[in-house]
Amino acid sequence: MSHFVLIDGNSVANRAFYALPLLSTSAGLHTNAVLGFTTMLLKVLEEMKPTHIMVAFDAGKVVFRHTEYAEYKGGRSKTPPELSEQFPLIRELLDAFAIKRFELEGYEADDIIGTLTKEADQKEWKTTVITGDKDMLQLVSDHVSVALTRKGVSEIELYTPEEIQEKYGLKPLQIIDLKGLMGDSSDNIPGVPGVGEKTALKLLHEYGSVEEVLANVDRVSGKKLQENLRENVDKANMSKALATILREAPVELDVQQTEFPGYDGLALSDFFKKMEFKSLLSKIKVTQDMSENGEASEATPFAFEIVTEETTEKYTDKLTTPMAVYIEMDGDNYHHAPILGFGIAAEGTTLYVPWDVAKEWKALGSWLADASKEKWVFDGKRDTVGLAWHELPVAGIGFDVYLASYLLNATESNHTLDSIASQYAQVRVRPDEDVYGKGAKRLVPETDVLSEHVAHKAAAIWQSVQVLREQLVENEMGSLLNDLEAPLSMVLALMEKQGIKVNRERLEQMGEELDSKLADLTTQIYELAGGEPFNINSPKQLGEILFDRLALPVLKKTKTGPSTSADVLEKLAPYHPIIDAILTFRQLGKLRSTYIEGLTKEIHTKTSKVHTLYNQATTATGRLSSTDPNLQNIPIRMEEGRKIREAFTPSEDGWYMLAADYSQIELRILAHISGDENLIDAFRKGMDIHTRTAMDVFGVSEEDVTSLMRRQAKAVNFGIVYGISDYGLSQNLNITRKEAADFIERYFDVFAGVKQWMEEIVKEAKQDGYVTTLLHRRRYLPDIRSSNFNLRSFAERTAMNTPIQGTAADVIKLAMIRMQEALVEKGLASRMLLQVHDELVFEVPEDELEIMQKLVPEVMESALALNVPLKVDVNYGRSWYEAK
DNA sequence: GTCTTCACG
DNA sequence: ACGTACGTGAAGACG
Repeated sequence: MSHFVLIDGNSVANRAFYALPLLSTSAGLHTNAVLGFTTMLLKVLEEMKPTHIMVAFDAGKVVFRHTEYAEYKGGRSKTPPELSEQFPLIRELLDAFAIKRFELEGYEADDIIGTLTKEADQKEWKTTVITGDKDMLQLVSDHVSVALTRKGVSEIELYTPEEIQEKYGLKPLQIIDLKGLMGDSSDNIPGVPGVGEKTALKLLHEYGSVEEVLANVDRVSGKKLQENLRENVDKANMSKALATILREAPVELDVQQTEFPGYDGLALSDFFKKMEFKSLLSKIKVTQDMSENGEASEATPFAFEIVTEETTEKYTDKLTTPMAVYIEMDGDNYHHAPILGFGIAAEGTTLYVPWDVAKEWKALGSWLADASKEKWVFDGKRDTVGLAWHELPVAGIGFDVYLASYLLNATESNHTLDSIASQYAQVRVRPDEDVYGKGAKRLVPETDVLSEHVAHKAAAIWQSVQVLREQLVENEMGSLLNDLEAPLSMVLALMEKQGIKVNRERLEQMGEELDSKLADLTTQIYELAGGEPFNINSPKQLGEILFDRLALPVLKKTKTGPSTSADVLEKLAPYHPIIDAILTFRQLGKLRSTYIEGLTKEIHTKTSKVHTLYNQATTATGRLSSTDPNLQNIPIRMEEGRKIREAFTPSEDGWYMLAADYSQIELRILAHISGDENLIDAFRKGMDIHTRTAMDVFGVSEEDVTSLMRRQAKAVNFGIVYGISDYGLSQNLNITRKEAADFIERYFDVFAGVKQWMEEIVKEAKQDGYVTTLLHRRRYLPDIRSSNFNLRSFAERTAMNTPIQGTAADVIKLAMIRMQEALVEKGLASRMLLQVHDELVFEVPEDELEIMQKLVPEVMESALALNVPLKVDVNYGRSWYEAK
């Protein structure tokens, strides 16, 4: 059966360009759009198995649309040179694939595709159009589907007439009417003012088309809407015309010419080599083997050797420098996971050492501990802690591909070795899930499978380092890795292995008190609800009680029903006494399940400590996160919850807990990077920043700042750090949007430097596609130029927030490295235990209290010199609770 | 697995 | 007109 695939070349290239980091070859040629395009093509060929395929491109000025509307596409920003230069490469790519490409002077890709799909439709061919442009949905028919690219180009969403009906309630051709009414800012199609997607859909569901809407304008509800429609009849008609894809372009391509017999693996591999797509090279070999017409290349078995108890001596000389080493463990939590074996690789050597052999091999132990023997690793913290539980020290970690991969793309969450290998190495690593199985079926495989898997991992590390190093240097993040993240990972390893003591009895006692309170509340809630028991923890069942039986008003909805979140319930409290009981029940229930039961489960039976895992490669901003247990969200705001901290105590008798936190670090960083004179002045004078903000925004003297004014000023300051919007502020303060907008305007009048910086950082993000912190940490913002308002707005707020939050993360990370150095240098017994974003927690012997109270703030405040002082508050006590 | 809620900075 | 504050992780419900 035939399958005709048509690709909108410009649209796909654009999406690929903005979705991927700006990669380039060693010669400096940018390749991210080419790579994205290639990935998409390979995926399409594999999944759709087209018999005919072609790619259409825009060419020249769009003649026929321009004549009708001079502004057409006027609002579209110019194609950046980094993308333009990739179009010739994409053409080369298509030639290498032997895929027909087509362009027609004066026409857009849309029109070429529109014309060809019409032809295919008449022939009743199964046809698929691939594009990122929603307009193309108008081409959908019984034979033609449109696949929209998602998440850049890595995923596609297939639309048939049924799916369009389901999503919009429209026939495919009505997509044109939709655009005619709502317009499209990215193509500068005006539409009717005041009509967005919601209104347009409502009108079309009622009247069916732009023409019918206009003919029945008297019956349309809403005076303003009627007026807008009457005054913009021409605009509506013209917009519809602009949105209509031409289906009779003078295309001289016969569909038969697009027949696709399969690609030429040789031509393609040459091209991939030129582009330095190392990972793709191995992929096409496999495909080639499977296709009948490709020249089957002999699959060379991957060569590695298994070291046995008897042969260790023979391999001792192979332990050189540098080498890649990977430690395979059975499970994710390396505080408990049994070690299965080592993979070790360098040029010409790949070894697998089973754990039973490794732990007895003295030379291997010395090699691991020898700082002069450089090791390249994947997640050195994991290796260090995992081996520390077996009293095996590790030193000389020279490169960590996990951290490097994270820095190169912090928003990508999948920094597994298989994905790193596919991007940066030639050898392929199977996903762990494939090797072990998942869920209940998880099983450690036989030695031959396991050893090959681990050997591949070590080889992948070995092969990835050079490319990763080059890309880091190119993105100016070499020092960020070598001087910050890598040393930090070793500090974190110490903290995780050290652990923090938790008093189980104290928690159990609190748990019993909670149990009895919760039992009382449960009875009380059932009675208030009419006597019938129900599951209070189920938002669904609770919603039925509140909104059906008690007929309370629905203030907010979620996707699945009325919202019962705390902010909604607080507003409902005056209506019914059950609400307060539910809020208390939720609060105490959370304490019991997450902080009493959850935390107790994580206490190590031998040490009475909890050993968290700090994830150093998770967040988009550069912060750490903490899991198993999460020690970065232990309650503090409410007194009942705060008591949990009484259970966190020193691990040695007579010692103290000491906590040190940065005061207003994010606003101080904002003062520094924005250079706002007013904000700088406030911090240099050591003022309370929220009071100062209230004084400036409300125009009153310090004595006249009321607590309400200070509270509102504080919310504005938070909003500023988050990338302010009037809507967000209004939600937070429970005020109208107009009032929130006034606050913001007044804030920007007084802090004009902040306003200017915010505008500039967004502009910079639009230009570069990313933002950076003071230490060059980078975050890509693929949506920053999206035509979708929501996506774009979100990216803009992120552009404002990330340099602030990310620089704060840089600062405390630097402080942690310096702090650990200071502890060692001064021979102190005190230990750093926790990091909570702007706070460090230590356990301190009594005779070091004095020096630590001085040393900790000194080190933290001098971590990075800004043009405002950094300020640190220190407290200590017999538990974390008392260190306040 | 996904959704909702809620704990923290 | 659009419809959110920025960044996380854990637990429970539900399909």
